[in-house]
Parts: sequence; C-alpha cells; structure tokens
Amino acid sequence: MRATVKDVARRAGVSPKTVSNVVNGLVPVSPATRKRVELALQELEYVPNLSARGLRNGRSGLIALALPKLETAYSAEIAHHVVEFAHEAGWSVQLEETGSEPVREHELFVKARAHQIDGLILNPVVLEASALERGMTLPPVVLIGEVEQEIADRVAVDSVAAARDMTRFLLERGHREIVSVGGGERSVSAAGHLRSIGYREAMAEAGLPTREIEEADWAPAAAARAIGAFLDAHPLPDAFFCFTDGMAMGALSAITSRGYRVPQDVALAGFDDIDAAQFLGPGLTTVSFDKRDFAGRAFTMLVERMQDRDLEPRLVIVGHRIVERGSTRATVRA
Amino acid sequence: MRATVKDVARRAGVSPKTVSNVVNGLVPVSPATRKRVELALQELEYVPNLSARGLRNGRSGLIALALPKLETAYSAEIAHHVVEFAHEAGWSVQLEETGSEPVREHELFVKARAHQIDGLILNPVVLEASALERGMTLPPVVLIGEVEQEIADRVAVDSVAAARDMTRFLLERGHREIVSVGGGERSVSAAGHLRSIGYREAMAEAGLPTREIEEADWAPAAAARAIGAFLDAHPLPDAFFCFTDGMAMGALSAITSRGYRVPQDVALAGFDDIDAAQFLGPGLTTVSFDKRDFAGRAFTMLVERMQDRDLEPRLVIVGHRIVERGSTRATVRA
DNA sequence: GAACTGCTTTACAACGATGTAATTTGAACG
DNA sequence: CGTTCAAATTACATCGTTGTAAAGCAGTTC
Repeated sequence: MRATVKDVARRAGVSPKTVSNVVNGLVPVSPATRKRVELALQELEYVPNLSARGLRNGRSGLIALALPKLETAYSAEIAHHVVEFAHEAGWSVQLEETGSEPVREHELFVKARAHQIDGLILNPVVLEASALERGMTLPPVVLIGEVEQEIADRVAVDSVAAARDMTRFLLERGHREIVSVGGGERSVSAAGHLRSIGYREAMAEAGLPTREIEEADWAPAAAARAIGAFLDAHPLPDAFFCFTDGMAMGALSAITSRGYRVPQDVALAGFDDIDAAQFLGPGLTTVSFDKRDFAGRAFTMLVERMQDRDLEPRLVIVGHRIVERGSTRATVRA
Repeated sequence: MRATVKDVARRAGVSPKTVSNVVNGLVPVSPATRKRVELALQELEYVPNLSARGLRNGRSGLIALALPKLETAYSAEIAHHVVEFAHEAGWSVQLEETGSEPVREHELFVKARAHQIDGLILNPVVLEASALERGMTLPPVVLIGEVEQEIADRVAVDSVAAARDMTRFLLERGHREIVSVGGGERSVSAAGHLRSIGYREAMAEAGLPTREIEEADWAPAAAARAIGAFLDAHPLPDAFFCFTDGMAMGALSAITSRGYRVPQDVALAGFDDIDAAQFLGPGLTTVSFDKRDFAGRAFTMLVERMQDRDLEPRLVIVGHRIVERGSTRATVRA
C-alpha cells in the first residue's frame, strides 16, 4: 500500500498538515521538524496522491494537447515541443486526437470542465468556430493554427502572407503555371482556406490565373493520388505549391513515378518545413517557421491564461520564411 | 461554477447517492426517479469530477504512453494508434517523452504510483532493464519494443529475425558489402543491439565480414552526418542497412547529395516502414509490420493487466515482412 | 512573573463521488 | 388490515490532501 501523509505524519510524530507543509514548502517549518519529516518521507517512499490533491485544490496538473492527426510529422513535432515545455514546467500532457471532427473538438471542452485538465492547447481544423462561440464558459484554452475567431488566445503563422510569399517566390523564379494543392473553394479547413487566399492574391498580382487541386485529406497518400490524377489529365504545370509538406511528399512521389524530374521538369514547394523536408530528394522548398518557438509561445500563453482567466484574448503571429532547397532550384521553360 | 452530484440531487429532490446511481447505472433506479434525475443532470450540465472519482475508487481513467522521441515518425504513428484504441475504450492518454534517458523511464513508475495513471505503455530504449528489475511493485505496464526482461508484458517485433531477414534479402539480391547503420558494439539501445545480432548472423551465414556504422542518435540528421563521413572516407559499399527508416532518410540524402544514385550505385534498406518510406524517391525497402495491430495488442494487454495484476508476464511477437521498394530494385556490380 | 510578540504546529473541515449498511417504500399475501 | 419481503432510497463515512483558524510555544519586554 502506498503511504499517505497520515502514515508519514505518524512515523515522524507530527500532524498530517505539517507533512503537507514540508512537501509543499509554502508554510515555514522548523529545521528540526523538517528533517524528521523528510526522513519519514524517504523511508516510506511517499508520493502524493494527485487525485486527492486535484480534488482539494481544483487543479490536476494536466493540460491537454489536441491535434487533428497525430500521425503526421507536423503533429509529432508540435507534440514533441509542447511536451518538453510542459515537462520542464511541471505539467503533464494529455494527448487528444480530433480527427478533424468538430464533435471531438467540442468534447474536449466538456472534458476540461470535468476537471481532468486545467488547460487546453487545441489545433482546430474546421473554419467555423462554432464550438467556441456560444458564449460558453471556456476552459483556459490556446488555439494553435488557423481559426477565425477573436474569443480565445491563439498562436499562428500568418498563413495568407506565407502562402502569398511562397507564391511570389515561385513567380520570381519564373514559374507561371503554379498549381496549388490542398485548398480550393470547397476547403473546409481554415488553413486551406487562408493559404488559398494568399496564393490567389499573389497570382492576381501577377495577372495569372489560378489553378487549384482540391483535396481535403492532407495526407501524402491522398495528395499523391490527387496529383497523379491531375498529371494524367493535364499537361505538366511549372510548379506545384502544396499546402503542407506531407502533401508535397506525396506529390514528389506521384511526379517522379511518372518519370518527371523535380525541379527540372516541374518545381515543388511545401508548407511547414517538417524534419523530413530536408531529407527528401531533392530537398523541399517550403515555408518554414520555428516550431519550438511556436509551441513554446502556445504553452506560455496557456500558463498565463490558467493564471488569469480574465485576460483579453491575445493573438501571437509567429514569423515565417521561405527556405529554398533543391525542389525549386531550376526554372522551367525559362 | 460546475454542478456537483449534490446540486443535481437537490434539484431532482433526491439524495446525492441516487444521482450517483443514475450516473453509474450499477444500482437499479426506478424509472420515475431516473427520469427526474436525468432531467436535472441535463439542466445543470452535470459533468463528474474525475479527480474526486479517482480519489474515491483509486482509478484515474488515464494511461500513459511513454516514447523515447516524440518527433519521430515512428513515435507519431504509434501514438496515433494507441490514442485511437484508448479513446474507443474510454481511456485518456497521457503522453510522456523519455528522451532515451533511463531516469525519465524510472520517473514514470513513480508517477504511476502517484495514482495519476492507471497503466503505462512504455517504449524503453536502454538495454538494461534496471528500472524494472529491483523487485519493485510495478504499476500495470506493457513494454513495447526491445528490452531483455521477463518481468513485464511486452509487445515487440522479433528484431533479430527481422534484421536477419533483411540482411539475407539484400544478400539474395547479390549485395556483398552491406554496411549496417545504427548498431554496433557500443550501442546501448536494445533495438540496435538486437538488430546488429540479426545482421551479423546473416552475414556470417554468407561468410562475409560485417561493417557497422555506429551511431547512437537515430535521427535522420545524425545518420546523414555519419553516413556522409563514411562515404567520404571509404569506397562505396553495395548497400546500407539502416536500423530505422528515419536513418535511411538521412542516408538517402547523404548518398544522393554526393552524386551517387540509389539503387543503381548503392542499395538502401530501412526498418519500421513509416508512412514516409513509400514516398521517398526511390521508395524505401524496409522491414514492415502492422503498427495498428502492434498498438492495439499493447493496449489490449494493458487493459488485461490493469484488470488482473497477477497474470503471468506475457510476450507478444508481431509479425514482420520485407517490403521491397525502389531503393533496392537493382543489383550492384552483379 | 505576567503579558505580549511572532513563529510553528495542530485540529478540523472541505473538495466531490460512491460503497456500506441502514432505512424507507410499496407490493403481495394471509 | 396487519405482516412480510424485496426493491429503492437514504445517511454516513471515506478516499488523501490542504486551507483556515485556533492553539501551542518560545523568547522578549515591562
């Protein structure tokens, strides 16, 4: 049986509260008593019961991290950083997968209210912020990524600007027919929507028509299929701009398996700069941002929010930059 | 303020215990009372406080998943599947990162005892099972991957056999100088150790000398550096057998950036069959196993173990197979 | 030596849910 | 109509921790 404060108290010949005081260190305890208690703590291998502590002071020491698809490299990197920051600060992280379903996103708020978690870092997917808007009592929450709302804290990359920058970059390299992948009119994902806007703006500036491959599933396999179908039905464009690196991986596979070369025959660009991007052959030109910083800011914001729930909603935009790698080195049909 | 059983009870005009009975459904409640209580539950949006429940019945509804490096594709895929299975069965998953440090692995047992978690799925890295062996009272735990121990439940791929199979496969393709990457004498990782054994056995069968690039950090970047250094110092071998797909990605990058072609100049094989493996150019020949099944078995075992802690330790070996893709299609210096 | 100070330690209650055992309710029977 | 019995409901205690408020205890001061 696990030892409790009571056991430790008995052994040290003090009251339970004194043990608690030693453990928590908030109330002063005389050196002599402290030593005795500490000895008893060690002897009994005391470990506080977190459920009881959580019940008593209304905090569980747990935050939740909710991501749409855990198996993606992007999610993995974010999870890695968040867990690291949280661990350093003494928090545990509960992992949730929303699978892009708004229902699951909503469940999280319920869960938060169940007191299982003190705060929530949520990467929403769907454009509509319905889960948020009903004037409901929000748990401390920080949104990461794209959602159009002004109710909760948020950390994001400026997707419109980033997509515009990347499109301009491709245009500067002399590409004209640039096909975007992952956005389009029917895109329900906020990120897809915003990146489409940036892409269109840049194409409009250049007086060029847009062409968009709409694909809701941002996984490599789906992108490979979609782009494969496109390649089979259309002449080769100058460049593909995939709205995630994952899709770009699928694109690369679809392109090269048809005997085309990147970047000689067609250029390829991505978004996110996942670890794998630089190890592809050729390396992937992509929109990069500091994911460690991104996660760190989200976590810090959440901590602040948990301390003071009355703060005004804040928005942090994390800088981005275009990283040029092999997939766009050459210019097509110059 | 969140409603409690007491509030609901008052509203429904019954006792708290009756509310609890309705919520839990274990004790029969008359239809009339049930209806009244259910109404009150809805009106007050009652959500049980899990800390209190956990305190009362000693379970938190939380299991922990501890992986060495969350940012790897392998970890991400495992996490994805575990979270899915757990969610279906009504469990939440707390994510932990051990960073391959035995200390952190040990901390987890303490945490489990702290009652924060009811069970633990741990992917240990270090060969020695010291954290386990001291006859300590284990929390319900299932180990995934390679560790030499017989105390706890475990799910794993037969690494020795798999590495031997892959090495034989390369030998059958006519490769002679096969260099392994990620193992070696100094490897402290159990997986590295075991895969080395399989590799050596197959090479010995063929009467060929082994050559091993020892690299403890199984990340693409580290592998790229290590293999790059090797390429700069030695003549090109027939094949590289990387002990993870991640390393193979790094290898591919190092190889192609030096102007060599895969598989024409040198073949390349990996281990794990991560999603990215099929989208590399060329696709990666690798040791594949059903990760969903792998995760599912680990989870099921954990549930069983949580139900009955006196079960004999069990071992589940998940089948593997060689998946041939472009990175080994050709035969060198035939 | 009594009264006062400031510090340490204590007893007690409370957080919310639920098992136990006792009580109430209602139905069925003689 | 009174009794018996099963089923539904209740009061109470408890899980382990910690805040509150009161008590204890030195050491000073007058």
